[in-house]
Amino acid sequence: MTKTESSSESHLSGVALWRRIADAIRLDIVGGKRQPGDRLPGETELAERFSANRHTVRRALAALQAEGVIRTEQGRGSFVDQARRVSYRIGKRTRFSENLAGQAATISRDMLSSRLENATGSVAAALGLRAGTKVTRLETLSSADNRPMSRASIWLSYAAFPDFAVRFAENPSITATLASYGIADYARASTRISARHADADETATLKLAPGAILLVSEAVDTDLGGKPLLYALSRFPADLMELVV
Amino acid sequence: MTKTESSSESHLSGVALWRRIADAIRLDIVGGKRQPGDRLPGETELAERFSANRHTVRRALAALQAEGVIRTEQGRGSFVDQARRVSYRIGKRTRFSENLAGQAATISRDMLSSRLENATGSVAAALGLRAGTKVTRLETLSSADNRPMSRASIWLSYAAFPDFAVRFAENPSITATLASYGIADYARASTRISARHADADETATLKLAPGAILLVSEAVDTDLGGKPLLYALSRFPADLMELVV
DNA sequence: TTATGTTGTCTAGTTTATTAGACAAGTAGA
DNA sequence: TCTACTTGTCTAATAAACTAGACAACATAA
Repeated sequence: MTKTESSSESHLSGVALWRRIADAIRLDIVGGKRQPGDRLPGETELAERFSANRHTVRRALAALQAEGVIRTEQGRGSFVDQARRVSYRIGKRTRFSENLAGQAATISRDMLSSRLENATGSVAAALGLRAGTKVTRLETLSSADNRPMSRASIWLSYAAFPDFAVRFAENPSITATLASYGIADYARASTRISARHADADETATLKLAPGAILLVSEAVDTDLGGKPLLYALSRFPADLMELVV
Repeated sequence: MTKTESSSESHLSGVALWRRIADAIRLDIVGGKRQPGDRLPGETELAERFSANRHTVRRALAALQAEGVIRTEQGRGSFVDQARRVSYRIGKRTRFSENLAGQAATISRDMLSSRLENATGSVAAALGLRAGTKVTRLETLSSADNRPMSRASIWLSYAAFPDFAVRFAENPSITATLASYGIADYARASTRISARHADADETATLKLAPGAILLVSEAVDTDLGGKPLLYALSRFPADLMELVV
């Protein structure tokens, strides 16, 4: 009756055992319990610890190696090859590039695409516009040290900021682009944070292991008078980043 | 060569197709795109939309029904059976019970266990204590309308708050218990937010579908002078809750 | 060199996941 | 009632995940 007891969990979870093992090991590394250069326990010991076969453990280790989290050497063992999570600070003044300064050598934010669309429910509500109003939508990808760190969708009123996409292409940051419209300063009004699995598109652009978890931030930035300027939906790989309030 | 193209994704992901489908449907519901009472598309149409077999879709729907997210009726279809996500507000004054008031009828925080232990690295650092100092550790489970909503571990200095666990059992909340020590008010100093899969223990106590995603909050509360009072590691089901900064 | 412990690579068998098709059983409207 | 559409339940076949065991290849230190 209980012949296949150990595998009954995976039957209910829908998440393969090798992936749960990889997640557990990555969590230790990215959470700081294991330092870069540390040697992991041997495959046989890991197999015992997770009540799994050595082949299953090997598959988990192979996935972690493909992600660049560890490095495996024949005859020696597996070694931690990545530092701990990067912190992204959220506050009144939240600026992407200032935020990661000091945690990475090079920081960039590239525009993947832009288009004009009609504001729908959540976008219109966030920007305080009537549904159907024209808004500019930007799709951006931010990287630190050439590692994709954030995939964001940004909406702004087209009437208030005509040709924002064009100007953004000529400016180094959102802050600088807003300044070109006479917005000297702006503040974060609200941030809503949730988490979910990455979809196929996000997996590709953020160069994630398929099935990875994202932290999702929905933010509204306003001018100093409280008038909404932009609405941003940002997605951060939960393995690489944590949000600090 | 590309005979099994559609299944090659699941090979890389380690997350079963039926679970990815269930996650996608749940995301629509919990994100507000589908309202309670709405009818989902038929199984055949969902199967086409996700490029999967109807049996695979049925398994996803069965999982969602087991979670209480939808309800399926023979001959009629599947219907949304749960409201959208609950918001948990994080700010200077973050109090669990005040936070969810208005979003649920009954709110409770139960103590699962308590013990005395020696402060280790992260706990000692957060509380500003030397490693090895005695601290009280509480394990709590919070519920709204009898649905588990948060699993938290809380650490306090034993010297500053002797027998905290005993007093907490006699008081309705952390706030009230701290008041009994003469702490009239306290504030949230920092919050770090990350996300990961639930482990076996968390899956059981929070009554989650195995493989569910958690929002993890690490917070330090201080008195009004900035002296650390407690360190809390809270886990929220990402399907049910979002954090609002 | 030798012994020991490590990772790499095979073969083989079982269980689970996914697909495919057919038909039963329930619902709702013409 | 009849028809069309829905979910429920079977059987069957293939692909992927997991387990089990054996042995090769490499690293390290005695």
